[in-house]
Amino acid sequence: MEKSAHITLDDIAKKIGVSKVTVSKALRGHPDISKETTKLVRKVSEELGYTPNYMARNLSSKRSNTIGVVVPKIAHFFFSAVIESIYDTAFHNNYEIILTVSQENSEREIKHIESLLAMRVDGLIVSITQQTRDSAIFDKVKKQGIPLTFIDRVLDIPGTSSVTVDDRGGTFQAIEHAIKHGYTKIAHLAGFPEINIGLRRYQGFEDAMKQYNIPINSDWVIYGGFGEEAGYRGFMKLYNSNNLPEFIFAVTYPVALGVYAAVEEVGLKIPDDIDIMCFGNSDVNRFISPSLSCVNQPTEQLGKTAVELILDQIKNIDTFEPQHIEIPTGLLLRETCTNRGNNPFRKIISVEI
Amino acid sequence: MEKSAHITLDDIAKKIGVSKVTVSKALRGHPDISKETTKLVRKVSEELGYTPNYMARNLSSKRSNTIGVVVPKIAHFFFSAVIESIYDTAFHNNYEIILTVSQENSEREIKHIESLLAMRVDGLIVSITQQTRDSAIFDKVKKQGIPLTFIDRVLDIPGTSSVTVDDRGGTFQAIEHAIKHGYTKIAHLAGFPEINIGLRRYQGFEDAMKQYNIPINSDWVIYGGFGEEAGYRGFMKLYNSNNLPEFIFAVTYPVALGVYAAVEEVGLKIPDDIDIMCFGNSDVNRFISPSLSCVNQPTEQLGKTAVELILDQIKNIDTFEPQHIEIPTGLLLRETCTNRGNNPFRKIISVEI
DNA sequence: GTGAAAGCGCTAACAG
DNA sequence: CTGTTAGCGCTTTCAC
Repeated sequence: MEKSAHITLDDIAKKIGVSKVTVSKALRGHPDISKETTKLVRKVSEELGYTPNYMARNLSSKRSNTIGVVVPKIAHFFFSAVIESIYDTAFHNNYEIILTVSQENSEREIKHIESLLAMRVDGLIVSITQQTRDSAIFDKVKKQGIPLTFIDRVLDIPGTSSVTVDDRGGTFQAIEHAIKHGYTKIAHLAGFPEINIGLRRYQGFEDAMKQYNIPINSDWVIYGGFGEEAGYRGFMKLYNSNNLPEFIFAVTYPVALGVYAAVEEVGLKIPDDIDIMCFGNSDVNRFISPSLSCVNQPTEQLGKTAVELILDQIKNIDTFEPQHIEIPTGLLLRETCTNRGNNPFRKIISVEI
Repeated sequence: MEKSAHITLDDIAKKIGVSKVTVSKALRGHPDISKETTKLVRKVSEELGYTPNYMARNLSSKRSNTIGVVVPKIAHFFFSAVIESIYDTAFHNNYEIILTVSQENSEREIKHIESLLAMRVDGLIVSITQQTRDSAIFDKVKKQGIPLTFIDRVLDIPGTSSVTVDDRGGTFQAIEHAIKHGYTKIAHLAGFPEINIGLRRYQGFEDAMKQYNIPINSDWVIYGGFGEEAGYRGFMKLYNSNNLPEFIFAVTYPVALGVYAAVEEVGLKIPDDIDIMCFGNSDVNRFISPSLSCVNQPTEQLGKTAVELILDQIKNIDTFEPQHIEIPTGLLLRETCTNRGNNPFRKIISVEI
């Protein structure tokens, strides 16, 4: 008797005196098997502490009931919220998720996708790294016939689906709001134009400025990244030029936080001396002072849609047509870029530990 | 020719004219096989776009090279940071992680663990939900001989390991710091005493008060939860009692944020009217105003240690002795509970999008 | 209703 | 160095 001898179908079968096929069918509720037998099988397998072996099951059935997910980061409000939604949706559909994290490293991304393929996931959801340029690995995925849906960070590969946020429209809304708030001297800390979100958010900015006939001051469009540092340096550049705009639109919330730090450092005040909004919400936005108005990304919908899309494709592998879904955004107005001293939006919402 | 016919060892073997065993060995770099054959095999399998089938591999080798992880939440600074560290460490050790999220729901937790067992993970790392009381599922894990390590949220089960933060010592440090800062009227918003972190942090508070001979005012020890709401209500209770303490120690950072909101609402100022620290860092802490001093949890070390522990046990399954490792904490001093107006700790640190 | 046979793709032992 | 033989535990025909 081995220490950790796993119970198998055969063990149960022998104990009852039927064949393992019967047990297998009974456990899966196959209509072939009589109610009584099924009941007995269930009871005995419970007693024996039977745990099915998915490896074996998947090997013979050629399906894994599993979706592979690749994201660049996890310790970030946007991604962790999306991932939570992915897990939730998968759970309700009786699918397993295998999550991998590329750490913004494209080599790692490739390795993870390779692993996921080797695990024979039924479908793949991926949000690419900032450095991903080569699409060879995704061609491999396609060649193996594994459904692929991109989420937020997208590569344009025929035959794949995508779920994105309406970056352009969302940014347009924000800039429009600022303009209607009375601002015309508007700066944009814009990330990098090579990254799709950077480009699209810039386009939204441009759209709005054009529509309202406000000339874009090229000194006020500053590239440099998506992190706090970029925000800090971006603001300092504006400050040192002695030609400060009235309003800054930050491409991400970390960029906005960098601006907050810089503004405080030089002794100015938000929103009196310089006002600001950004793309993307986080729990920080609500609690910094003044609380930060932003374009809200519907993270829950993003994750849910991606999973539903991939499940649809898995289940209708032959007829499925790739889709590109763009989720609309909304504005989340708080203390910046509003006239509210005491902001009604700044409510207490429960956050678990 | 099927659409997505996966390439198998046999396909490669036939193409070259060797047996599939040779191919299998060559691919795994087995010393049996000659350099030339290995090279050839590698080349051909590359050409054919071979992807190994882990299901089959694991089934026959009885190992999965996979660690299962169960956490209660993911969209939370502490957990997402720990998870990132778990992934990182596993990656460097050539192990896969299968992450599941229980959403603080113990039924879901059980289902996930069952799935992970069925996937035949080589080991399990779990952080239990707030409602987990029943240990039956963990007994099952033990019975199947799967190494189990708890992380942060622990159940006391013989034969399992744990990695925790020194909640008690960390809290002691914080309270001691407050006392040395001159405070004697000290309150504690303490979560729930039934949850291990709640209890241990309270004990640390008690330790410090006793050591410095400061009587504990029972009106100033307030239970109610670990979220923002609890902080909000807790402060309001203190405020309405007309006997405000000088300092509050919050059991988590969301609790502290709730206090911030409440303090602002009643028109008081932190740290002048009431000072505060909390257990646990987050990116919020640094950016709220005033920035929030806290007990720092070494998330990276936590994750790393847990993985190393479980790998140790996997590799030395017969000789391994369960360990209980407590990671020491440190104080992260910022603007609250210090004399710094302009806080040197409040630096710009890069945060990716 | 039930079961025998075959095989999923791979690896482990052993033989040559 | 290479290959043969035997499964891993399960599901899928297809016959009874």
